Amino acid sequence: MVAEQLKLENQICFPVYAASRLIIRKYQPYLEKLGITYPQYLVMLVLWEHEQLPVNDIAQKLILNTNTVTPLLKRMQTLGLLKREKDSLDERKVLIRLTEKGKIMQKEAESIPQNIADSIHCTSMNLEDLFSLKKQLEQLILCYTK
Amino acid sequence: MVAEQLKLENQICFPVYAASRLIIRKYQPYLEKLGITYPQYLVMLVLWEHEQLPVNDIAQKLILNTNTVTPLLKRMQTLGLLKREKDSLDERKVLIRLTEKGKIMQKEAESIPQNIADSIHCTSMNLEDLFSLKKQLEQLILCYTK
DNA sequence: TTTAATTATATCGTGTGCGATATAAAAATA
DNA sequence: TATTTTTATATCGCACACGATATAATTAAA
Repeated sequence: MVAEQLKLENQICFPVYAASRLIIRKYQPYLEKLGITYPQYLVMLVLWEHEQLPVNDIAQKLILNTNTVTPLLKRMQTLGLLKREKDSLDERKVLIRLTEKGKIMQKEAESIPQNIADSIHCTSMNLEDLFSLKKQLEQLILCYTK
Repeated sequence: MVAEQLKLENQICFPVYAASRLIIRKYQPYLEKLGITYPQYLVMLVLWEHEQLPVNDIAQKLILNTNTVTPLLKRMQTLGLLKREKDSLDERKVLIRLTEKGKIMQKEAESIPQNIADSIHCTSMNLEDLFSLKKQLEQLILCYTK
């Protein structure tokens, strides 16, 4: 006999985990055209909003450890998307800023959010539901980060 | 100027991705005591419910590819948690079933869900909210898997 | 009944994600 | 000022995830 609380269908953790991977899969065809991965896309979103940021600030915004972000940024530098240079005011910090190629990519990415939204051909889930879901997840993240 | 739809805070994708990793982090101290990882825990949940399953059925239940599940199961076999044997009726299939050690672990895992639930010391999020969130995520998963 | 197509699993390569640890620079303290 | 502590980034090792591909067994079709 399986304890009720140990059934897969009764876990809150699994739907979050599965939904995360499924959403990333939805993004892939669009990101493939830009030649970047999903975490790289998140870094681009941050850098399109901020002219210049140290590694740690990017990691905090994405709730990632720096030992994940450092190699991620290095791969993006290899792709020619961004530059890394020491902060002259604090030599510990490495400042990240987009290259021209990185800035130009924003134009190509502008249509992605709408494309993703349109790709949900699901009568039982509309944009309002998505917004409410987003709000609830942000609550959960607040609980889990403090 | 950043297009509104490209701001990190306006993405539905990011909260799901971040919440998934944060939840997994919450599980880690408990799973560490059992000597398993989070994806391995999910496999255990499936096998505590099903005496015997082919690799593909486990992959489908967890919405994972078999090229993720095969090495995962091999590591779990090395840990002595499960056995792998060919299906005599269909030699393509590999049937997975728990060892005694794997079955015994269920007892130790029984308290985990309650511990996780208790660990949310967040006044703005109760169990009812979590249940509603789970239902909405399951809707999203339905949309994204069909 | 050969041959072709499908199915189930496995292998390989690349990119995360993170715990543990290292290193250098800055800040705090004795 | 010398020493200790903290902060910012990087390195290493391991376990996922998954696209692409390979292989063997089964099924479908010619």
